Amino acid sequence: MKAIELAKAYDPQSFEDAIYSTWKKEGCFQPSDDRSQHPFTIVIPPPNVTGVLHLGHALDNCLQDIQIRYRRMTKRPTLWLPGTDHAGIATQNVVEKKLRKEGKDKRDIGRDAFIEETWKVAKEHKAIILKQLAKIGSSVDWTRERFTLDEGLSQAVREVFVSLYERGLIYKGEYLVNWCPSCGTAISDDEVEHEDEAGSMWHIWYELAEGPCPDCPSGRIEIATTRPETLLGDTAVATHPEDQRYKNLIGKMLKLPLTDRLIPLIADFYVDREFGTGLVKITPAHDPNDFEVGNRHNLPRVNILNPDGTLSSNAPEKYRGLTVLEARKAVLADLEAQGLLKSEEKLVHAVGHCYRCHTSIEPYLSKQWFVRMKPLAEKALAAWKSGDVIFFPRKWENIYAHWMENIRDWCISRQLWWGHRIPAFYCKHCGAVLVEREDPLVCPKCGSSELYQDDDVLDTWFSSWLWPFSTLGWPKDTADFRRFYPTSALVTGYDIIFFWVARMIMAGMEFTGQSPFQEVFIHGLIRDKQGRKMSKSLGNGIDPLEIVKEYGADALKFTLAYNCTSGQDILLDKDSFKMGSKFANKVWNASRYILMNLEGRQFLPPEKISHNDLDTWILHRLDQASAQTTEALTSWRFNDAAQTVYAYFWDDFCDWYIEASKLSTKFGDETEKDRATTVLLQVLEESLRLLHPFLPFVTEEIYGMLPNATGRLIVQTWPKSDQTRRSPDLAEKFESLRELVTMARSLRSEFQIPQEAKLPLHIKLEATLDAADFLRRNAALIGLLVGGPEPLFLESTATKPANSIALAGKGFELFIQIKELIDIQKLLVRFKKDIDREESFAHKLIAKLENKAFLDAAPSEIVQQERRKLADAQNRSIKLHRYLEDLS
RNA sequence: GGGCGCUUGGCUCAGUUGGUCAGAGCGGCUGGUUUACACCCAGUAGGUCGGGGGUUCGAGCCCCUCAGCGCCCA
Repeated sequence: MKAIELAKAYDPQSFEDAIYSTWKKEGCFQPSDDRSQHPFTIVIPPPNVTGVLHLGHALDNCLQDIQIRYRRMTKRPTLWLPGTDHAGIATQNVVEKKLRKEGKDKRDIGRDAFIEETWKVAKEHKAIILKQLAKIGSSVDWTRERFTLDEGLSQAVREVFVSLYERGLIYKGEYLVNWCPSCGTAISDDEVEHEDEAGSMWHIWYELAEGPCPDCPSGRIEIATTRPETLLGDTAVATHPEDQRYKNLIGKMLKLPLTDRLIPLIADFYVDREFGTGLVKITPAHDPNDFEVGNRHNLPRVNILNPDGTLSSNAPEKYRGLTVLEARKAVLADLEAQGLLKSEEKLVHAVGHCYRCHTSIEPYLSKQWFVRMKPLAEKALAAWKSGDVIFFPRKWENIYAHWMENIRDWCISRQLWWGHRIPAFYCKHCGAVLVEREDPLVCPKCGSSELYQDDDVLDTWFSSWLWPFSTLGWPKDTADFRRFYPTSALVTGYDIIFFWVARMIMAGMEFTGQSPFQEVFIHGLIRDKQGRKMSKSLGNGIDPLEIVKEYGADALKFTLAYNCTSGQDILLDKDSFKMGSKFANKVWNASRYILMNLEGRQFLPPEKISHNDLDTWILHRLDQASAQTTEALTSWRFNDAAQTVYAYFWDDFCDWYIEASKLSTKFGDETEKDRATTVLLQVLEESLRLLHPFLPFVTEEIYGMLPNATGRLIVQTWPKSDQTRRSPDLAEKFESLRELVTMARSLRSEFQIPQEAKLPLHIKLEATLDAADFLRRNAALIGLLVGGPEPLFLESTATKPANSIALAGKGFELFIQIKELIDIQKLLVRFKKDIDREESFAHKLIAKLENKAFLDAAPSEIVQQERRKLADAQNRSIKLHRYLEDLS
């Protein structure tokens, strides 16, 4: 063979793009046609089409990629389906902002032109985000890429809307919804984020219309509110029916301050007598609880707000056009002036904000479309209870169940133009509402052809919840749908369990009769090192593409996986990625070393290969590592998987196996060199397969240069654990060798013995040592690793050689003839310290072993183990005492 | 107010079913340019696992309680 030169420095930029396009070109990302195996399928959580890929996406996609690559290598047909969603509000905001810059408003250009413009923007952004997805190495099947506004997916939305309507699970009605004045649309309950804010509780006097009376000598009552401006929309004040303080006032009329309206004092059990004054102002059009009270008492609803959040013509003239906050100031000033403001107390209270733009949410009365969720939730709950869908980690199942059990109806209409337009048509003549699979042309009730479609569009999540099956062709009975549905797993962050995961399960159960995926892996969110969310405004965000540029996509992937612990948020800064980069570099260099030493070597055929102890050991470790990695991946423990491959490759393969193999490759005869090189290449080849899901690019790049491999690594076979390669006894003996070598090295380091000084070793083997023969066999190796001549072995009865210093090992003693290089005083101190440690440890063990309760209750193997520990400690202690005497 | 989670070496965190699990990475310290790697090698220091109580022969690991922090839902 010829030597193969890898570049001196690991430079991911130089090969990642080329490898990615090769994979793509060769169709490696597409599922194989093997019909004998059940496919493994993941649909991507679609990123927003107008968003940019942030580190959270990178995490989510890297984890999926690792799973996908691992499953692909197990030879199951594997599909990872990519795509994006149209992100109604966000995308529309982007386009509106753009128009505003040009001094225009969407109404200026009209609905059709606006939608056309939005498509243009969406297409541009989509190209960017998909490119980013590729850049981080996502092995998605691009031939199946989907977008929520694609024709097929839109058809799914329509089918679902219509059939839910037919089943009575979609209705339209006038209710209080969460209104975002800035986005100009209703949003669902789940899209409101509650945050504590400093506010006030104002106490306000409401005067009785009739003035002072025996039951109320002051002629006024006190109510408390955090939102004084809403009093302009009050239509009652309520008290608890059994509250003695106000019982006799029920039914009397009150003068609503700042208006000329009179409102009644009513009684309702909703009122908490203990809270405040026991009186509550009732504003049915602006508070969800008051809305309910209003319904019970047939109170009028006075909506004092315009859609843009300013006060409407239902408010007294002087307040019209003011924003809520301006109106609050004005109302307070006017109350003060009229002597109706009693007091103000500061408090902290939760205020709802729009999760998209963070504007304060207004409860707002309007006509909207809703999904009746309870019947859907029951099926979704049943799917979980029967084990059809399992969450990893399991703790999220409680969150899921709790939400399902306390489900509220879902407001799905949005006052936007960008999205799936609600397929409801109204007849101008008879007012009929038509919800059908095809656009109606004439009214079936009155025959009129004057029909118009609902102006609003559907919540983006209304298309996202169909994603696992709409992307596969549903409602058509397609080959993909039949083959890949239900999917195998879903990978996402806990922040969208309600928005998305729970609703997907509902939709899947309702429309396909199956949970859309069997497993749900929920990971944490990425935060900065201070634990803060990464955000543009804080400027603490990390751009994954910058990480790719600086360290490579492999470093990104490996670091994220290594830090992905079950369910915890992940705290990272840019430097964190050095970890993955260093590991990739290590893989590069270890391979580089092996490949550069091929000159003149030849492959030995399998029948000529015999494994020495070292080979047997590394194959044992490799097999353990692949078993542990497989186990970790199938149970979604990414950190364990990453740590396993890391420790195997760096600690075992590089630091011990490769170093030890130099005995053969440098000092062996030609046949031995060929043999050792052949095994090195075999172990490297398999190690690359094990590492591939975590470091896809660098492993593929190296794999392409191996003389003992053909084809693409991405489609090779995953290293399956094989018990016949396990050698636990030998592995244990190898630990004795490691202990011995480390002990000698430690002495060298501690006493600053220079590298040039060769350490002449005598090893005294005790009769009890299982590894005796093993150590004798590997004498040359010990010499190499310690840095000395081949050690000499002594029988258990031998005495300590002159001029040597001794070290106590487990089952052996090490005598090193370098007394002249050692600071004896320092050594004495060290021995004393060791003795102290051994003896106090022994004392503890003796106490334990003299405890009858322990002997009675503990399993015998534990007792045996403790006895062994004691024997070892005492053994070492005796030796150390001897060394001490010898030196004194 | 209801629910959940966290508190382990200087920093960020692992520790599946209680018995070599007291660990990793980074950082620190000591010493190293033998032709794979200074993104390296060899070695090393550092924690009574938030406080208290309990269960157990035995507890970071189970129970109770207190303190601090965080998240979700009202």
